[in-house]
Amino acid sequence: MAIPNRDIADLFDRVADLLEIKGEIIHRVLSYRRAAESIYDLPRDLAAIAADGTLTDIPGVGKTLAEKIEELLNTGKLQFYEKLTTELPAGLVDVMRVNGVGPKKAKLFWEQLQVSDLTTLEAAAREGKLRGLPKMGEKSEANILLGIEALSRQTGRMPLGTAYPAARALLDALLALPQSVDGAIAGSIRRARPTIGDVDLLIAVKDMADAAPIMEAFVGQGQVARILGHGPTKSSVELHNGLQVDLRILEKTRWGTALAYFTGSQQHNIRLRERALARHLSLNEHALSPTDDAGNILEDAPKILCDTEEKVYEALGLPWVAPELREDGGELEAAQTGVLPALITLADIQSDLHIHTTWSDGTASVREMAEAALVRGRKFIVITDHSVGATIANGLSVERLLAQQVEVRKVDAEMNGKIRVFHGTEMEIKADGTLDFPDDILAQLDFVIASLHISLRQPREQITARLLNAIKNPHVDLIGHPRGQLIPDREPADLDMDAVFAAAKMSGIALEINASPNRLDLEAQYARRAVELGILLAIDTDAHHIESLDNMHYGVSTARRGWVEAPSVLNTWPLEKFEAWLRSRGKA
DNA sequence: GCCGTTTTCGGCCCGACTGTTTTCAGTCG
Repeated sequence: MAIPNRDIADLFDRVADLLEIKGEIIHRVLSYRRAAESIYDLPRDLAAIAADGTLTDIPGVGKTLAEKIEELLNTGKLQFYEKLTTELPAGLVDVMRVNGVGPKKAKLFWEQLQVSDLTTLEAAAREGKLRGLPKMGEKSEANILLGIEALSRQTGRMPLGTAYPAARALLDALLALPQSVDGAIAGSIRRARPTIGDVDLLIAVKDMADAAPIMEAFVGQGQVARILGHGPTKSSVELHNGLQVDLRILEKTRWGTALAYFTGSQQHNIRLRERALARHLSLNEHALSPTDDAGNILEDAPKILCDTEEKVYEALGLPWVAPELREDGGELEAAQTGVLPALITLADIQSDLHIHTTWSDGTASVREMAEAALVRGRKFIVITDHSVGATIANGLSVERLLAQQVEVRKVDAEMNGKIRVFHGTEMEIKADGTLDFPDDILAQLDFVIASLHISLRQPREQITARLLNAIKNPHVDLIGHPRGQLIPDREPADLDMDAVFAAAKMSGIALEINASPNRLDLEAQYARRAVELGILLAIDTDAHHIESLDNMHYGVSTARRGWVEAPSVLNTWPLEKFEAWLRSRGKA
C-alpha cells in the first residue's frame, strides 16, 4: 500500500530537524520544512501526482525532493534519512520539541552528555548535569524539566470550535481594560485553520505607555498555569487547560502592520516581506521602512505607518487578501494579477440542507428547528434524520420515515412560506456498500444525503467502492461529511479522493462541507480541488441541537480557506434555483 | 534545497524575549 502523504511530510520534517542539529545551512533545512508543509495540505495522493509526473509542481518540491518522494513511494524507505540516523539518534527530534531546546542545545546535550531522546534528557536534567554545560545554568535546567512535563500534558492541537470561544473570552477581558483601544484574535484562528496550536491575541493602545497594565493583567489571570515569556510588548502563557496564548501590544497607528504580522501564516508573511524588499521596503510588525539597494534600512527616511491591513497590501501594490487565504497557496500571485476569488460569506447562505430532529438523535422537534432556522435567516431547510442502519442514533425505519414526512409537510404548511421545510434523509452507506433505503422510498424524498458512519477503517479499495456506489445512485443528491474525520481524534477514511471527485463530477451530485467544528469535512484543500473540477458543494450545520445551527460560520470559513465562491455552493442559491436543480435531477 | 518582474547562481524575513553573559547566541513565532 502506498505511503500516506502525511507520513512522507513527517519524514521530511524529521530530516529537517536532524539536518539542523547537524549544523546544515538553514536554507537547506527550511526547504525540507517547506516541502513538508506543502505535502500536508495536498488534496491528492503523492502516488497519483508522481504517476502524472508533476511532483515538481508542488510548491517547494524541486528535482531533489521529487526524487526522494519517488524513492519513498517505491521502496517505503529513504536512504538519506537512514544515513542521518546512523550519525545522530532519531530521538533528538523529540528533544527539540521541548520548549527552549533548539538544534544547538540538542547537539550540545548529545555530544557532551550522550542525550539521545526525552528519557535520557530528563535523566540528565534531574541529575543536574545540564547546568555545567556552556551557556547553561540552573534556571535553564529547571525550564527544560518544566518543558518536558508540559509536553506530556499537551494533547495536540485544539479544534477551532474549542479554541475560538476561549480566545474570544480572553480577548473580551483584555478589551474591557481602560487602556485597550482595539483588539483582535489573530494567528491560525483568524485564518480559520481546523485545528489550533496556540492562541494569538493582539491589543492596540493609544500610546505604548499604556501597555504595561494590560500585560500585567494578561499574565496575572487566574487561568495562567505558567508564564513562558513576559516582556513589555509581548508575553506568552500556558493556561491550566494546556492552551498556549501569546499577546502582542502595539500602538493603534501600527494596527495594520501588526495585525498582518500576527495573523500569518509565517510563509505568507515571508512572501510579503520579500515583496516589500523588492520595492526597497523592509516590512515588520511596526512599519514599512525604506531601504537601500542592499536591503539596509535608511534610518533617516520616514517610515510608512499603516493603521489598516489594506494600507499594508496597498503599499506592496496589492489588494487586501482575506486572512483565510494567507497560506502561501498562490494568493499573492492571484492578488498581483487581480484574480483573487470573490469569497463566499455567511450572508450568502440561504439554506441548511442537513438537520436532525428528535425523530432520530436530535434534541428539537421539526417545528422547533424550522423556527430556529428562520430566526437565523434561512429561507429553506431540509430535515435529514438518520436512517435505520444508524441504530445508535435511533435511525428511522421506512415506516417512521414516511410518518415523519407527514409531519414535515404539516410544519412546512404551517410556516406559511416564511421558511420552506423539505423532507430528506441522512442515509447510511452500510459496511457492505449497500444503501439503507430502497430506491422507491428514496424517490419519495425531496433530498437525499448519503453518509459513511461505520466501518471507516476499511481498506482503501473497499471504502472507496462504498462511497462510489452511493454517488452513483441517481436518488442521492449529497455526500455528507465525505472523509469521515473527527477533529481532533479520528483520522479521515483512506479514500481515493481522485476517484470520488471523478464520480461526483460524473453524477452531478454535491459534496458537503460539514460545518460542525468537530468535522469541517471536506477540508479546505479538498473543497478547492472540488470546485476546480466543477463539482458542487453544500455547507451544512448537521445540527442536532438548536444552538448548533450557529455553526454555519465555521463551514463558511472552511470554504473560504478553499477559495470557494458563492455560486459553487448549493445552499447559497435562492429557493427557485434549488428547486430547479432538484427537478433537473429527476425529483418531483 | 528551491527558485527567477534584479538572478539558472546567489540569494533566501524579521524582531522580541531569555539566560547567560558583560555583549549576545539561541529560541520562538
